Amino acid sequence: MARRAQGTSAGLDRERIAAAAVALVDRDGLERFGVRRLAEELEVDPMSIYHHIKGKAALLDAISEAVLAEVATAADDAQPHDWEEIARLTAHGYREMAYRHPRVFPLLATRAQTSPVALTALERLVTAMRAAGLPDQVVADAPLMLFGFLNGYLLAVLSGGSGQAGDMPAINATAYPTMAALASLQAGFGSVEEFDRIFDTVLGGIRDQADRRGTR
Amino acid sequence: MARRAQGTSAGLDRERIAAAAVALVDRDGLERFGVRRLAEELEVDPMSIYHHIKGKAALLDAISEAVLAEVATAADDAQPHDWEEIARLTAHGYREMAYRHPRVFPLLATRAQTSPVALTALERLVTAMRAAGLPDQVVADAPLMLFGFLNGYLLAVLSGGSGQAGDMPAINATAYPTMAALASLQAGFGSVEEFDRIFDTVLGGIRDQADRRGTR
DNA sequence: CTTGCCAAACCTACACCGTAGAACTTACCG
DNA sequence: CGGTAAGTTCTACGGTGTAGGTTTGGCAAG
Repeated sequence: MARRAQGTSAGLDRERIAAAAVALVDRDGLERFGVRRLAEELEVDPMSIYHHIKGKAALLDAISEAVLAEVATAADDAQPHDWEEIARLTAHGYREMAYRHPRVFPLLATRAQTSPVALTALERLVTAMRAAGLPDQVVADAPLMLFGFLNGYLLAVLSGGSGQAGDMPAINATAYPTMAALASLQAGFGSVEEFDRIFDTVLGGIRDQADRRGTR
Repeated sequence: MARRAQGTSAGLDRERIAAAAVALVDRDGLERFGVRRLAEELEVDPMSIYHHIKGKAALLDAISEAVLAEVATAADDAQPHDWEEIARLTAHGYREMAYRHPRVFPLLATRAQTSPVALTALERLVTAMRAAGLPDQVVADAPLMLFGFLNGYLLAVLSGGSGQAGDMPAINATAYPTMAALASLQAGFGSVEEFDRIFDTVLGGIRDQADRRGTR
């Protein structure tokens, strides 16, 4: 481990630290992540990191911020005004980020998201829904509903398998006959098709609720 | 800390350990939880715990198992056959457990649930849905959809506030005008009314999808 | 050119953590 | 009475986050 003399610059900054941290969590997982290991990766003394980020909690914040930024830039390509299309695009971007960083994702799902990038995405969606004439209460509930589902679903899908698609826990057929009978229909566990199917059902719930309440 | 002589029984068993662990996490949070602190609470040497539970990971498993068991016993009171009623009852029981143990809940949402108590609840729901004539694919998707939503939603609601209801993060009005305009409609953040409203919307999605696909 | 200051990096040290391994005491069974 | 298994404690090791102090180089003012 090549240590440099005190006082000489190591070129550290918040961005470089966050990028290395994301890579480290991707490789070794959240459990094994720590300040010392990150420092070793950066070829730097552990305490150097604390001059840019004030503690481990802030380090985890920086990690979630970094991966969230990825999905934002990916969703900026197209700018549709149809709210369902916005929702689907955002959801797909979010899902792809989750699959790119499966071991980072629990961090995102656990922490409240109040960063500008998250709020901007929500604002866009909510504005489009309102412009489409959806009832205000339905629009107001949408963020919690959609991202609640996305976080929970992705958490389940990512922690369930080895990363390889298509492996369910393999349930006991005699104890749970109905579940077993449906097993073949759950074959594509974690696939895009499954995601589209279920996310569409959630969107359908919003549509349905809007119809039931009238168009504002 | 009253230590007993070696060899004398401390009356430890998996159940008592799990109960104490749940209480400790409820009080101090997951971050501060550890084998040594739990041992102190039980007035026992840390290593004694390892004769009943093989490691910290297994300890966390025992914790989630214990809180999951609470919701099961609560849902056994009524036995309706209407699938929507089953879903609502289960969801409410699950929600109440989450509010009883807000600092334990992230453990449940993060770990894949393959325990018998979880599978039994799913089997009941899925059987009722099938009996009602819902299309198999919709039924097969329901567990992932419903518990995905429940986990994500509850995670968001529980980590968002101080535990007191009604406090949203307080967003910037000029940067996010639409969000700000809807703020008053998000007043009951974390309330039962909000939960019922959103969960109903999700159920509506399933109903809608079933109609669209025909009744099997 | 000198001086002083400060940001960035390092070093040391502390309290705490999970847990492997061995020693000890007791209860029970033959 | 001897043996064995279970439950508890003791000791120790390598790891962690981080508080506090020290060193160094670069830059701006005089």
